[in-house]
Amino acid sequence: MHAYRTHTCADLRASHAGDEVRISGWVHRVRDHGGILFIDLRDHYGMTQVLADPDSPAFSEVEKVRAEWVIRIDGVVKTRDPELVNDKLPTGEVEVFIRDMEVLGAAEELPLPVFGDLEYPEETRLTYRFLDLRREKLHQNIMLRANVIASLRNRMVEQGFTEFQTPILTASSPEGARDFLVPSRLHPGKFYALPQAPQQFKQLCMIAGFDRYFQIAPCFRDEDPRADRSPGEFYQLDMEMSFVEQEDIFQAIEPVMRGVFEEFSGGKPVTQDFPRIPYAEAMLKYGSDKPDLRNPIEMQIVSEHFAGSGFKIFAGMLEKNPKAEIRAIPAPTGGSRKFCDRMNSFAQKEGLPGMGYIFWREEEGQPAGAGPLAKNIGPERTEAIRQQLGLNAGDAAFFLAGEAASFIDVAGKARDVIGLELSLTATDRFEFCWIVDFPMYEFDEETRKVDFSHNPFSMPQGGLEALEKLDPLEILGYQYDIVCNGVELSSGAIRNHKPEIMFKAFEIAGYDAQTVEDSFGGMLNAFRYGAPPHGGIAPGVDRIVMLLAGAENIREVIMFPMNQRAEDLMMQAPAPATSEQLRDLSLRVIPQD
RNA sequence: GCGGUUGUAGCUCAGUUGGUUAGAGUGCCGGCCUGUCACGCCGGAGGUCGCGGGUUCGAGCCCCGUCAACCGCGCCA
Repeated sequence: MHAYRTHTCADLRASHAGDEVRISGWVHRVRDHGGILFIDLRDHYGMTQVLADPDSPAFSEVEKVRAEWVIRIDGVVKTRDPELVNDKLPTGEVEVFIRDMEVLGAAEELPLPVFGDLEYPEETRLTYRFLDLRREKLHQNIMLRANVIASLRNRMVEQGFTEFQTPILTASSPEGARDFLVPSRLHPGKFYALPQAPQQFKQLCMIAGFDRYFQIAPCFRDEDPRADRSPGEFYQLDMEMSFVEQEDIFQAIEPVMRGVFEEFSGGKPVTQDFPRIPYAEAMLKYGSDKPDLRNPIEMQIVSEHFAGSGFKIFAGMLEKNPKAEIRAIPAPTGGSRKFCDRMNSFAQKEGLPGMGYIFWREEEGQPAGAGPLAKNIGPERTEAIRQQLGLNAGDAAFFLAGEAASFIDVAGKARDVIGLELSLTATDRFEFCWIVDFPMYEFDEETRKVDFSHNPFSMPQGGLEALEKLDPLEILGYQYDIVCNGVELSSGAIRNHKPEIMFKAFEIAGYDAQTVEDSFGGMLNAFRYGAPPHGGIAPGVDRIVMLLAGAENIREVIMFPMNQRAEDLMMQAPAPATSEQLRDLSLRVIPQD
């Protein structure tokens, strides 16, 4: 007989009745009735009720066990009487009568109970991560993650992609985040950088002729964390392909994303054809470049109805500034003063002067606008707005005025809040879209300079000609994001593989040729020896799993995460280096304070 | 770096306007219990109310400072 088990804790069924079995696992729960004692024995696979009474030679031993001890038991499988069957357990038709027991690993009083589904403080959970991982929810999340990754791999391989490893110890890459540095022992004073993404390597992989690359790639960025952004490290499904246009990338990755979500969504519907939404349209309709399409609200420009109207604040703004506009957020079913006032104070809390509103109520069988704004502009204009927005009695609309840049963030947030508060946003589905046609450049208000808005290695739409002729802020790139339920899952681009276009693109952002040569010489050099047109994308694995697990926090889908201060409380990282280590590395620590 | 929230028993939390010996559930220890599956019943131990200072006759509660955790901003595809 096997030393520890003939079956797992999920295996036994009525058909095993009478069998002599051996199973091992953790003591999940003890129910001691004095003369009879039940234990729920748990392992990775499931749970089985085992029991002992004074007829068992092991009874006095079994009485001593406590929660989370690891034990091995030998016993006989018995079917339960019909009224004793536990239909919550797959093994609920049977139980095992204990004949012999061995304690494989005793446990002290637990700092974190495994049983039950209460919430516990992060600090405790992270310090005792191995206990937390035994708990059902987290255990399932980690298995989900593993299964999602396996599925992503299979789907990529099926499409003819090959997984290649790229270096972990490398040079600083151009992503723009702070690098993690690793001191070189052999080269005192020099440092490796951990890759922020394998960006340059995957492009070199294309230039080397491998055609279709992918990798479940670890990426490292030394930036402060957020709930959906773990400190330091994360994983991407990094992919790149040669001889492709933007549409070819979409055709390759869209079925992978759709397939994985359909496989693991638990029956929730998934977008079949991801709509392609130009960046400018997304900003106009949704106030965001990562719109939550589960929310049906679409904003509209309603400037004409306010121009020259009796609402002097808006009318004056439009007169003085040609770039100013009035943007409406329709709010179907939001037509109460209470709701409108709440949203107005939301906008104020977000730093705007406020958010004007009109709400419509039934008067003599007709929808009639109400609220101070409606009074100021009069019934005709109010009615024209209602018709443009397609609203009715019981609905409301909110208005933001000024240059779009000044209110767009709050408008986007307001759209989210309105959708949630009015239950307009469907919560039981996965709504995907592509955001396309990102601008290559943006104007940085702080430095008063034109800079890349996204990845500097993207191919500008229109190529060299566009760079030479157009206003830089008008130039679009072959850049795209995948967005799901308002979460930016990935971004990618058709790459700029021509040195002369690259130099020009960087020149516009204020980088001279020498700087470009110094920073990206390795890749630039490769472009000079026959580079194929290529492009790719890199969906974030952690965020995919978060969405599928319904997790609000990225630590719920990472096996051994760090805390908000980038510490590993279980392994005690980071930690000081010994003086020997420092000497080897030619480093000296400067004491703080 | 900045802002918000939180910090009371091993764990989850309550604690009124500042007022006697700080409570509950759970876990732990002891006792009883042969059909439970969140077993039940009885008893017990367990507290630097995050830490330091202040106001007050009196502080878990009010004030100041500080530490820690989380969330957000800055930052970051």
